[in-house]
Amino acid sequence: MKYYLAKCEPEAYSIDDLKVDMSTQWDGVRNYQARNNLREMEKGDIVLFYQSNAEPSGIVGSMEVAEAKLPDTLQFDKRSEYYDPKATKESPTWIAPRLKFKQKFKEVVSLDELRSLKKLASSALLRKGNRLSVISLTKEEYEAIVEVTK
DNA sequence: GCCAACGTTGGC
DNA sequence: GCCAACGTTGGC
Repeated sequence: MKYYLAKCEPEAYSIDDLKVDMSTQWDGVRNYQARNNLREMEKGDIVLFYQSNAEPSGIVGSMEVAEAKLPDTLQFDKRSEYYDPKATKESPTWIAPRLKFKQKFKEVVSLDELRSLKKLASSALLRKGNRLSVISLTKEEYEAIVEVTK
């Protein structure tokens, strides 16, 4: 069992949207480091939902990997802004696992709170720049975050 | 392979 | 809306 964190702007897709849909394919990621994390995900792994450009920005809930290693179909769609002419169906460049809603936290774990967690100090989430949209977390990091929501 | 120019992300 | 930090692109 592994732990991850995935970012999204609530304007594009929020945890409330996910709660209605119950599950979604996490597509549209076009960064190789983030893609590598998406590709590693296995069914049953936990993914925290981080809302960026939000009031406040922070972790709003959790998800579970329902189907791992699915191709991101947008890479084959010529009309999509995520179309990738180099991608082939035999060996898709971009991966989009299906994530299902697990839980919405009662309160947002804000970026300020995350910064105050010593266990998170070395996480990519808090590193300067903070632009990676899919981050893997250690068990300790995950548990430190979940502890705040209790 | 270097690096400048450019585009994007994300906090504020 | 601003801007710093980063990733990507393309000329050489």
